[in-house]
Amino acid sequence: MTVDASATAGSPTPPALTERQEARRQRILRATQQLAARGGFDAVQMREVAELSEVALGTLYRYFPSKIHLLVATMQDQLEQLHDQLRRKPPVSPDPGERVAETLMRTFKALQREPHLAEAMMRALTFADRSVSAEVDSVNRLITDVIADAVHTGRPLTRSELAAVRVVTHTWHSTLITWLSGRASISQVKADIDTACTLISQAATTE
Amino acid sequence: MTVDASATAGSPTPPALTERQEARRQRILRATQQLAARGGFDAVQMREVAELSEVALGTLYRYFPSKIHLLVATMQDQLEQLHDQLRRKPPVSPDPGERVAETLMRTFKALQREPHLAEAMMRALTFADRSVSAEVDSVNRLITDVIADAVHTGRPLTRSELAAVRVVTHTWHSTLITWLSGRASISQVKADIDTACTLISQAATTE
DNA sequence: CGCTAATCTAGAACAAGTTCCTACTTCGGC
DNA sequence: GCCGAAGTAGGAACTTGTTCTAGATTAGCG
Repeated sequence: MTVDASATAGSPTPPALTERQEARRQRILRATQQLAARGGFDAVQMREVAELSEVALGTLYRYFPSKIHLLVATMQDQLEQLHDQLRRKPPVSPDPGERVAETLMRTFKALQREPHLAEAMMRALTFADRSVSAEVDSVNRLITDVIADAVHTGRPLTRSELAAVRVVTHTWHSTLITWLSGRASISQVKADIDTACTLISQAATTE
Repeated sequence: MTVDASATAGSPTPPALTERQEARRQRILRATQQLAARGGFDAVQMREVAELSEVALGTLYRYFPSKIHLLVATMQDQLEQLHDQLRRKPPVSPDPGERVAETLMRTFKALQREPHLAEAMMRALTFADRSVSAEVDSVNRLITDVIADAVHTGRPLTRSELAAVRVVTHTWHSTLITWLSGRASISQVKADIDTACTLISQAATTE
């Protein structure tokens, strides 16, 4: 179900890092999460990330060519963890649309635990320009995979299911942004997700 | 149908500008549109906006407290014009959902004529933080009004119609961003809008 | 082991958003 | 027409993302 991002055009598997390099990368990502969790997007300052992860500023930029790249990579990281957790405890509802809604609400609850981190990652994601499209696409694929797992009909998704999933992800992103910038309540977010998810139930039964 | 933004909590009608001040404001907005239309978000540089609109940098910041505020205000401006145009030529389909889809596609075509301007405004809109929430809300209200006009059932919208409209606006924002950052085609945008709009047809007939 | 290319560090330098300061104008009320 | 308050011009200064440079360190290889 999961798509291998490295198998896509562009970078046919990045050239394998040495141990110390992988360690640096992890230190950077950890520092980023830490700073983001404390103060959100603005608190992730490149100089501070560099200092906290004990890496020179230039090195930081070698690993992540911009602040946006850095935060989008952080999101990839988080999403992979999330996907693993969800695989261990899949949603239980009998209806596909409800399973998706359940999955997304569970994800939402996880985000609520670190709202600043969520804000930082989502701001980066929506602010990203063309130079980050590969990475943003990869994030979108991860989210789509999470949702597709929740639909879990045991067969490849139909055309109308795919269309419904697209609208659900759009709604998810946008309603999340709205919540993060304080313009919608948690129950509003839930309502929006539920509304969008009816499309999935519908596509699954109509098929 | 249109909500008066100035009648909302927060700023009970801004203190009325003198003629020269209104002229300055217009010069600023025009300069912003011009620069944005040429090179998008990055090309809107505060120093250049100030110079082009023949206003001191400090004055620019007095009128619009940040680049984001400036671009969101530009969007308000554009949306008002758009709404006027749409009122003159309302959509013609018999089905409410289709009328909404038609309206949004017409709007989309308008945006395509100035993709850089669209990019600048949308980036600002989604990047906006809490300090801009009043203005962003006002933009959302304008879009909701445009859609509500298209539903145009002759009576206030039902609860389920409102829910559907919310999902449609979410889809609209998000798919637009995806298109603007080159991760979706025009036909993809159209498909997403159509999918979301089925929710409206449904809500209108189910009611 | 010794060499070479790639990588890393430290820090200066640059770009654009934002803030601040001082002197000059304009505005509204008397 | 005059005065104090508010607004504006012009420009320096500060902040943070990004780039660049020069000199160490490291990795891979013969």
